[in-house]
Amino acid sequence: MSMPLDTVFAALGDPTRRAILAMLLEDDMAVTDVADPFEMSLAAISKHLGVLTAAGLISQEKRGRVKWCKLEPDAMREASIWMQSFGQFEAVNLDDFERFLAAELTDTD
Amino acid sequence: MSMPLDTVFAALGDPTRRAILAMLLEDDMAVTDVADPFEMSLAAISKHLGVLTAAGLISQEKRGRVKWCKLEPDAMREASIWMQSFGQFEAVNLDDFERFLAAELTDTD
DNA sequence: TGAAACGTCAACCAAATGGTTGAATATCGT
DNA sequence: ACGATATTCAACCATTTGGTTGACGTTTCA
Repeated sequence: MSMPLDTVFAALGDPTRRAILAMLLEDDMAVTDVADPFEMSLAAISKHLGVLTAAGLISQEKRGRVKWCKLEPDAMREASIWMQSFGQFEAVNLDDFERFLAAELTDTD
Repeated sequence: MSMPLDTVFAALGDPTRRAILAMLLEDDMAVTDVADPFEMSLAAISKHLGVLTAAGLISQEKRGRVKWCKLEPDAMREASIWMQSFGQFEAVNLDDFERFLAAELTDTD
């Protein structure tokens, strides 16, 4: 019986998966479109989406032959509360977010 | 070159390591004392502490033959900001924290 | 009807992870 | 000097992870 925090944090530990979540913040997307910007097979992205789904961080709904991926931000709630308890971090600052996100997406690692 | 978010989230993905962080929230501790409540070898705990140190979540200072472990809550700052950006989670609620913590520590998983 | 698009499955692989044990290294107290 | 304490190191092992490729089942549409 794995705890929610385990799967959520583990899912967030991978940069590809964090990038996917950031993409879904903009809009719901089909699996193929999620995979497009990555230099990685569709099957690999499909697995990453499975991990995100298992963690509850996204949901997937099949309509026709297209499977739509939707962000489920509530899944981060417990994890966020857990982290916040270790120090009083400032409230959401969208500028900070944009900066971190840009750094993540442009880094060549 | 691994990004900070990678190592921080990956480190938080393990329940033993989260329990260690919760213990260090109370007070600084020696490695042996950290290991005491776990049914696991000292060497295993030493490795976990290495992972937490690499992520910057704790620091270790050797004084005499004792190595003291100290929580470094600032390391969660970027990760916390990243997460908060996905939804506006309520401010810290210490009761919530105590509840989650208790659940984590008593769960037999 | 049949080809193209969408996505998963299965088998495989290399590397990382989480644990063990036993030996080694410091340091402390007597 | 010596035995006990504190911690790490090294070798090993099983499992998980993140990726690949090729075959497969659906759904669309011309």
